[in-house]
Amino acid sequence: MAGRPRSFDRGTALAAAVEQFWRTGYEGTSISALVRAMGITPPSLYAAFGDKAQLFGEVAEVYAARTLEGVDQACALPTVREAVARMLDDTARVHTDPGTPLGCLLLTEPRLDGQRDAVRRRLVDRIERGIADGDVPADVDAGALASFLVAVMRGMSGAARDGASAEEVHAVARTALAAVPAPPAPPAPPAP
Amino acid sequence: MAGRPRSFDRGTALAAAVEQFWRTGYEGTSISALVRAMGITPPSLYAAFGDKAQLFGEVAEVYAARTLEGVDQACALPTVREAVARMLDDTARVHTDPGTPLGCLLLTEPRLDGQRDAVRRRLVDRIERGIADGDVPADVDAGALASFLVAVMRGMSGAARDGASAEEVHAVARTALAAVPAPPAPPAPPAP
DNA sequence: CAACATCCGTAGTGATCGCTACAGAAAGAG
DNA sequence: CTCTTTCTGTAGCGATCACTACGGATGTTG
Repeated sequence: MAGRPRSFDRGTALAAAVEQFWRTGYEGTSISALVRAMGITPPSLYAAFGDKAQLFGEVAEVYAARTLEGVDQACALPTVREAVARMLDDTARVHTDPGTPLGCLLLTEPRLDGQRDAVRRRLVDRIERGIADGDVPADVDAGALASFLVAVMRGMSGAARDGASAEEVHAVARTALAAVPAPPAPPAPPAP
Repeated sequence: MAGRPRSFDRGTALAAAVEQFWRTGYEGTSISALVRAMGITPPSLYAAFGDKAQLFGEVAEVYAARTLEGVDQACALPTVREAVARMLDDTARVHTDPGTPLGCLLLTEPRLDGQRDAVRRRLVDRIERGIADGDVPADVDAGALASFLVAVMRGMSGAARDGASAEEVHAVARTALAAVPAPPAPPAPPAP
């Protein structure tokens, strides 16, 4: 029933494919570049992963899981402002990490608009919770703020790919935070 | 000394090339797609424009001139806040104009980072003038604010290409405006 | 008019694209 | 061991890539 086992580690090869697609995007990545990066031959790639589109689907799944985990960790912080600050800071750091390709696959790849919307939905939910919690003014448009944050992060990805330094990208993050409304005054604190 | 004149209008063909590159980017645009859009044959294209890269250079020149004209018009407004508001509003409108390709060629094409820096420099200059004029607080980091604005506009381009409505993209623009610091209090106005 | 310069379309260059037919190698099942 | 099953690499499929050689068409110039 069983035949010859595959001679490479599927997970390792997939990780190499993630890196390659991350660096050069879907259209910019050729099968020959993939097999070189993955250390396998074309028939092995097609046997193990289907075709280029299916392989990219698995790559996107891995990448999105990693990204959404970071988003969720940030969203777990007690206030929207803290969550957004953490998320923007993470974004700036990851996008300029010299150990990985610059920028973000999820934010830049045209065909991953569904994954981008998943991020946006999480942000909308978190902001609405912030409104309910009282740490965000009730007149804030959660959808607009979430779209804005996705736009800024996408812009940070582009800046990183243009060669902006980590400090420049962090400066964008800090500036964007000013667009997150300050919490409405809670019970007046004692004067200093 | 003169031979057969060319049978097509160079400017019209260039405009068609602008639209094609705008829609599908440099790498995503093939010569066959270009000649189809321009209504000419490959030898005519190569005779009139050199090669693909040179044609794209002319396309970028045309596109950047148009874009920078809009930027300069916005920058001519009396305050940084008005200039930024105008620029973001223009951006939202142009990026979602159903009469042209979605998004922005200048902001999305990887090889146009030089043109993006030209936009950024104009923004830095305008913000520094705003600081000198007193309509922007002196502690504002002009470079960071300019990078932020470029990032937001790039994000708006991506959102438009993802299919966001004109209203959604405009909402991003309005939200981003909140990151532009309010002018420092001028001579105290009479109480209402 | 003839001579010349330039452009036109056809047709095809070698290279690379995504993908696969094929035959041999390497494992478990009997 | 043999048989079966699956993976392996080589080698090559048709399509498309950017680009061009070539010969005929179409102008201006003398």
